[in-house]
Amino acid sequence: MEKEISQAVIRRMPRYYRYLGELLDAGVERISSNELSSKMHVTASQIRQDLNNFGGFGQQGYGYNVQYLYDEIGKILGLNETHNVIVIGIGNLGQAIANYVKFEKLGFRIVGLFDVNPALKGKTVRGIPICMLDELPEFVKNTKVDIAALTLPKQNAESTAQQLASLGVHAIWNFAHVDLDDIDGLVVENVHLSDSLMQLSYNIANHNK
Amino acid sequence: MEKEISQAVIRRMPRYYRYLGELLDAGVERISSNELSSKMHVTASQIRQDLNNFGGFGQQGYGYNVQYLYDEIGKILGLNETHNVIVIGIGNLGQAIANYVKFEKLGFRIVGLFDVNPALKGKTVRGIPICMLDELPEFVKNTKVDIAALTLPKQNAESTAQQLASLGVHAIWNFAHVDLDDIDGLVVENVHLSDSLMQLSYNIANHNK
DNA sequence: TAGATTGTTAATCGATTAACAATC
DNA sequence: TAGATTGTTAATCGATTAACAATC
Repeated sequence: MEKEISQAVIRRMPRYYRYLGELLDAGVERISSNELSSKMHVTASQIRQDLNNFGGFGQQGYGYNVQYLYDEIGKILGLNETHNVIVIGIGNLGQAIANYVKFEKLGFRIVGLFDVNPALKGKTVRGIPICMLDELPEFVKNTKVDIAALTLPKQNAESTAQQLASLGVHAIWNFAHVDLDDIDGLVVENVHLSDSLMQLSYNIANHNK
Repeated sequence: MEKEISQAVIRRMPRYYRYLGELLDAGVERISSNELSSKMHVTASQIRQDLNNFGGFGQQGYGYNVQYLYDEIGKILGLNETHNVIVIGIGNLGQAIANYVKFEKLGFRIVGLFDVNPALKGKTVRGIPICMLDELPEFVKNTKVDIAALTLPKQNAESTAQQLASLGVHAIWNFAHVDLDDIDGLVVENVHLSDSLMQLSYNIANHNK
């Protein structure tokens, strides 16, 4: 057990990754924490603190090599390995995720789609066939599954999460409007779209106060 | 300008709202900060502090009336007013949002859909016709628009946000993978799905450390 | 009234920012 | 070497938790 790094830090890493990717595309070779700071609207101090949680990626008097830092952050985020993803609940949101090519570029590969609606059986999304949920145990036996995206009604979310845990799928990307935090050894990332919309609503109402 | 309330607090309000809604459904009339605390896995102290940013909603020796607190948080979040929403970019994610009935229940009404792809012209989602983006100025003139959901490629996100600002639409629910924070008087809520997926990836890799 | 639980002040903890010595 | 900029320690700030008097 190494020193635990706070989720506040982790949440900022993908953002660094994105800005560094843009710098790479723009052909920028090196950057100082100060330059990056003014681009990203965070303090240079925070950038250096954040990065030094993971190691010294820069060089005094020079700054950071963009390509190197980009690659290192990618490794920190686990993007050097491919993640096999299944989507459970093939409604509109499930289909959107299955279709989102950007995830593939980051190494998240959709390997299976599941639903309970027999009408969907045999249909495909981006060439991937939709299976019935009762085929899940068999599927997991044959295919390595790293992440399950849950885009299903909240009523079924918890029991499905439990089942996934028992089948050995330990990471859940949860879009159901329920918190799945306190289950077993699951790693859960909740995306509550309506929460985010309500936060926006608050900020609209209080914008000029 | 009243005392500014931190976004950390605001982010928790929708979660309180959700738990109170569930209690209401379950027919629970009153609850103490302590009971709510154990349900939600936050400290009772934090609950009371959070709520008291907005006023005293409880009663000593009694706790909180569930219905009353639920309604008050709804008002705080601006849910007592209907918000008209347009969706710009009717790909998979745009369609998913247009179809998401839950938002309607919270008072977010989809009033218009826009895209640049002529092939979509005249098609409908949930009865709402898809318009071409160049019809946007005219549309906004005739219809009150409170929020624009941007589900379009990041290349077009910033210019579209600028245009929306100039047309008087000041709130953006941004799904494009780019930060739209520093534009004019815009209120922006960013939803970066791939950031969230990368955070999950990190937590998978570091789960057992 | 006695008991319960809030609203609020004070204490603690953690995260952010500032400063600067190390070093390329 | 001199200048630049990191890595890291110290100071500050803000958010969370604890404590308790107020009060229903």
